[in-house]
Amino acid sequence: MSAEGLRSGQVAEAAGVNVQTLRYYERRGLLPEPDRSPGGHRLYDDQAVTVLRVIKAAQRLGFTLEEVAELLETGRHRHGRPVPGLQERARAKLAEVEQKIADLTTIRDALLAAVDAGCDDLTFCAGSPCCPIPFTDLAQENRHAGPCC
Amino acid sequence: MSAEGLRSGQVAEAAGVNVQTLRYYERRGLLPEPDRSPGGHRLYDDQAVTVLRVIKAAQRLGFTLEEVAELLETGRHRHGRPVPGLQERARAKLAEVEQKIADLTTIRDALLAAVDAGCDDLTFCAGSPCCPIPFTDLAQENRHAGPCC
DNA sequence: TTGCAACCGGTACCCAGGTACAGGTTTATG
DNA sequence: CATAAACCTGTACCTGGGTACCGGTTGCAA
Repeated sequence: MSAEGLRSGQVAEAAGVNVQTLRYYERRGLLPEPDRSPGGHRLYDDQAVTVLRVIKAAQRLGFTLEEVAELLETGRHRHGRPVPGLQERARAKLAEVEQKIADLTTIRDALLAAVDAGCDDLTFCAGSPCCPIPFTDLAQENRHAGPCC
Repeated sequence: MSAEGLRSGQVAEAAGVNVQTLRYYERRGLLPEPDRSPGGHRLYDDQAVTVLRVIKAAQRLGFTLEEVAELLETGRHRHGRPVPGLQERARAKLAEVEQKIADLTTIRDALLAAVDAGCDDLTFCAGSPCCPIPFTDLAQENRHAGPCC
């Protein structure tokens, strides 16, 4: 009978990932090596599902697998008082995320303006001095709205 | 003498990309095939630089190269009255971008809360019912703020 | 006890988006 | 004219994040 740990298939299913992905994450150091059945099958505790969800969430947060691995690693051997790692990283990531939001907002405004203005040719718009899409300097926080083309 | 077109090196430099990337984009149909010198060297018009910037901007907008290619393609053989393509796509992309902003905003709030609360362990936080990071349902628009761990 | 799904490790492959290298020609300059 | 830098084509390789296939065990239920 079950009760003594989840099989890889169950974990994968529960977390909505591929079974292969479990092993891949294990190789990458994202998932701790689980216990094994006498025959060598992996037996996960239900934490594993949580960890997988955390990984997926962190990926959505814009962390790479490598970063997630570090983050989890940091969190793992501490347990007791805080370690500065996560705080710092979270702060750094926060800045990154805010930058991304700012960029996307510029983009959204641009797309909105383009839609409103009836823009229909990327290249033409980009060349036009009054184009609502700040193509040439999207990186540099420049934004000028107002329909044109 | 120059004057009759830009060399690939100049274009690459001006647009801040690798020379190889120019040819890659040409293969992918993102850059039109430029004229050639008698000896076979590419001679670009200055539009090319603009197109490259457009490509880079569009990538930042979250379009894949494939999408950018289509977008440019659509824009290219029209010239005269609008084609519905760009409008529609821009609208669709707008929705996507807004979704991304929403997700990132959730994430930002979560990170902020985590930082404020002094969270220091991803897995623990994720397991804690009052964790500010909505790990398990980041996708589903759920957000609950307020420090805890 | 037999049968089949689920598992194992290992390796190879996939996609996007490039980047590098090899070996040969062209162009610009002294 | 010589020579070096820039260019050419073609092909191979890289990173990230997985996914697929192989031939061989294990687990479980009828």
